[in-house]
Amino acid sequence: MGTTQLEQVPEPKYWHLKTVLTDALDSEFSVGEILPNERELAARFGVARATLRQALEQLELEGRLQRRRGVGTTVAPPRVGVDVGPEPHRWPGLPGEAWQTDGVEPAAPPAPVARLLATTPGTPVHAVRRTRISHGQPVATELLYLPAASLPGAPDLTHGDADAAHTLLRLLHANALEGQDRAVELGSARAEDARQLDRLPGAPVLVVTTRYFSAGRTAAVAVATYRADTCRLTFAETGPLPLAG
Amino acid sequence: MGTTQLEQVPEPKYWHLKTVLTDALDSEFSVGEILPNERELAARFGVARATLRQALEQLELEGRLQRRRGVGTTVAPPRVGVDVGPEPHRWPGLPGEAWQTDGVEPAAPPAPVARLLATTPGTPVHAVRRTRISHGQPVATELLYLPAASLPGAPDLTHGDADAAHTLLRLLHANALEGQDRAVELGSARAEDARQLDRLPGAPVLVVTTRYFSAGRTAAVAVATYRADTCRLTFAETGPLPLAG
DNA sequence: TAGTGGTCTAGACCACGCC
DNA sequence: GCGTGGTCTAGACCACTAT
Repeated sequence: MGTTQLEQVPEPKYWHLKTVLTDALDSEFSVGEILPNERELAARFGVARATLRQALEQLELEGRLQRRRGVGTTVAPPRVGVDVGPEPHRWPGLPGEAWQTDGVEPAAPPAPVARLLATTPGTPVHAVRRTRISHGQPVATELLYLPAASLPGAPDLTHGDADAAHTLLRLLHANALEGQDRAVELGSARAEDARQLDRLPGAPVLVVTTRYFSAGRTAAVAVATYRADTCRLTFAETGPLPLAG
Repeated sequence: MGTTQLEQVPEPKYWHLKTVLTDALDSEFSVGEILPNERELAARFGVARATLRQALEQLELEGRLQRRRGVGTTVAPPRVGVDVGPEPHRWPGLPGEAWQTDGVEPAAPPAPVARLLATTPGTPVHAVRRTRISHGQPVATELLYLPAASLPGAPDLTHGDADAAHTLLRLLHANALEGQDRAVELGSARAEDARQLDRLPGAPVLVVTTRYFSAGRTAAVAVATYRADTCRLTFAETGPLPLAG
């Protein structure tokens, strides 16, 4: 960074910082190690704390760092691969799943989900909340929206625990599942999801939307929210494969 | 926002701002419309420009806004769905694909890719660059890493145009494809990808890594970089499906 | 040249985890 | 209480686009 460099097109300081820190992480630090605090690092690199933070934010986004208020910044372990299908077509909530059922509540689906379910926007439906645990840490939360049309004979909308949710899921399983469908996009964690994932609101998440088809219509929609900093979503092979990796 | 509210747990200003802006976007603005500039908006809400920008950043991350230097901030159209499989297993570069082949260059695969390919880290291999266009806009760039072991009789490493790349791909197609594999994770655009995607370096992207298996090993690895702000990755149904949505 | 978003500074105070 | 990261301010200047 001396005076010998002309920097015809000066790259932003935070970008350069990121490069330097990435190299340092690769060579001088090991997983779990605590970095110097932000004020110290900023002083060491001769930049304002805000600039240093801009670099740290990107590194956290890339899963290289983990920052916790009141604690410090640590070197993150490599992202864990989380399998998200395509599984053999199965209803959610069947035994042998990676998901844990937490309960059920009435919830008005977000507009795009209401459109998929062909319900009137703003009208609450049964929403089963589930959590996915991997390596002892929650990696995803999910809201499974179940319109009344898919639950013949179901009780009125109400809050309930895991048992109540299982009762609803059994009604869902009575339908014939004809197929399913997935989409992945980037989002930011809503307050409740953030709390369950041990992150701050607005943290980047991968949103996986699954549609379940039955009787020629969308019988259920699941919106799962995965921690983007720690998760790599894997779509495993369907056919016979050699598993070379 | 008057004095009547106690705010026991005051939520951050930028978070509240984001909510207000989201509602305004839903009700008062239409796609493509230009918002007031940042200084104007900050003044209108009585916050510093940095705080306003924190809210705008999140909205851009969620695909609600589009910001361009020298131009302004506009309301973004809904994300486009981009199909990323699972397709019937096919080598990349066959006719009928959504990808356009740009050329080939020697490139040292990143460490994780080198591990998958079982090549020695730091050693360059053939890297075919491809671009995916959707609705007239580039939505993804890809580097397809081809180790020499998968290209019997290939010429030495060299830069080349689309024709040279096609020649290499034909050699690849001579192998028997046994299966493939995908993973999705969050990343930030490297300088070159950012340029091709018309974004700034560091912009959030969805990184799709595809492994191609042949003869019991990983014959090729593709690292595709999708614009996270404008893309929703869809994993279409493999089996027969009613297509109700 | 004027106006936009992008970068950067040097502070201040707050919320949280730990001792 | 102390140290950490998180939020916020009020400026300044730069890079880019359109006119």
